[in-house]
Amino acid sequence: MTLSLKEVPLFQGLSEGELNSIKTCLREKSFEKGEILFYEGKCCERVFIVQSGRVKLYRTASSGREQILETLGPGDSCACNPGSSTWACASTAEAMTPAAVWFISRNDYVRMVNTSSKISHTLNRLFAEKLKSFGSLIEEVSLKDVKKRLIKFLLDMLAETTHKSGEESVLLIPFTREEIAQRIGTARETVARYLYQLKRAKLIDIKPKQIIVRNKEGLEKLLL
Amino acid sequence: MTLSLKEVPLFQGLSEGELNSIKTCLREKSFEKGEILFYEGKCCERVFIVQSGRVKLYRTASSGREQILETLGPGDSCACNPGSSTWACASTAEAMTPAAVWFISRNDYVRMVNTSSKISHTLNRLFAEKLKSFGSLIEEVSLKDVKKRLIKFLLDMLAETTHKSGEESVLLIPFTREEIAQRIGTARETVARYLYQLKRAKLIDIKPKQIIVRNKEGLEKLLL
DNA sequence: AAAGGTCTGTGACGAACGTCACACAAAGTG
DNA sequence: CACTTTGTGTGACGTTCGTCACAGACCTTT
Repeated sequence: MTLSLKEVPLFQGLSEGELNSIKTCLREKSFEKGEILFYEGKCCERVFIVQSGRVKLYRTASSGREQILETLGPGDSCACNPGSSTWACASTAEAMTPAAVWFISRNDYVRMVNTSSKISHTLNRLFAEKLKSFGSLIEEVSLKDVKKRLIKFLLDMLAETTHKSGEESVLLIPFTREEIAQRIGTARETVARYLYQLKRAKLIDIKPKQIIVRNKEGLEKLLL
Repeated sequence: MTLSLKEVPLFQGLSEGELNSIKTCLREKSFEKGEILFYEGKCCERVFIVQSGRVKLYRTASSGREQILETLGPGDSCACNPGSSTWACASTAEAMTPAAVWFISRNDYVRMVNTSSKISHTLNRLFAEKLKSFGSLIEEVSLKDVKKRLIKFLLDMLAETTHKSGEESVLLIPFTREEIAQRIGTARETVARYLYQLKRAKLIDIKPKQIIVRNKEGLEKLLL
């Protein structure tokens, strides 16, 4: 039930011995929904890996609006910078659901990355992947209108959690409208409006905790 | 005059011997202003390091509008992903000025990163820095209005190239309005308008190829 | 100097979308 | 079960900003 270290992408390919020595550096901690793991701008004294639940990393504007940079699920780690002199956190981390995480102190983390070239390479790959998805987010927020961003979001979610049921794809959305809005960079109301526009166009159906994609191809057409 | 390998951040801290063996992998190439180094989506067969000039990495929307993700100057490298299975370029690279670059083939690059743990660590740091600045760009484009983005851009440029002349800060802008617009995610005309608004507010002066910041503190106040 | 490009300012206009307002549904809590 | 809290839909409204249009300004090239 609990996540094994072997399943953590950051530790992929390590020997049992290495995993065991890593285990000694880990400390567990649980968070309620809405609790903050760390604040943007504060000195970042430790790194964490999500064991269960979901954590969002976001930035806040002076207006109060928030933009989610990424959300982390089981196995994902907050990719702090192992070599930087300034360890200010670039974003705020908040539990979206009740969540359990492993913490690693900054010193242990640095030592870990420096001693294991395997981890260093994995980290490079993870960073590069994040860089790519950040690049996509920049493109979307800057160049695409809200409707396209929303559709893209639905299709991305669909690709992650494929629960096919016949022709239709049932999509369990573990996010509120507010959270969707924060992810695609818009306002709560706008999400609701476009969602209903898509419903009227018979492309999706809306049920309490889920969205049913009736016509995936139809949605994809709207992205062009 | 030409950039030495020692000055390339990616190769920081390497021995002469290592630098020499790297040198054998490099091939030089020059580009005219406006020439494309590689296209978004195409398979990325090689990595490059800027020797001189300036290169922009950007994404294009179907509408034709472009968003610059980053610009690279002498010493900067295009941070491709050494471990990824899919090597599709995430952006288009275009020379903003006449530019000379070193190319490294994909295979040589992968070998280089895998054999040198020093390079691997440096790459981690560079990735992390880019991740941070990408995060900032996401925040800005999504949460801040154009005026603030423009002011932030001016102040950033100022921090990079400080040419003080008495009280005022003379800022040589090597970008056209169009390029500024592409960087901060807006339209050419909007940049011109806000620039003149700032001029009317006596915060800056506009001369043919330069912008003079008359009141840095005044600009910073407008960011809050 | 004329002629052609590229870069720039400015006006006018409309669409997209953020904000405020409220009503209602759902879900937790006593 | 009331009662509060949280999430949700929808209308009305105003602002921001992207687009189209055009006129100068500047820089090359002949």
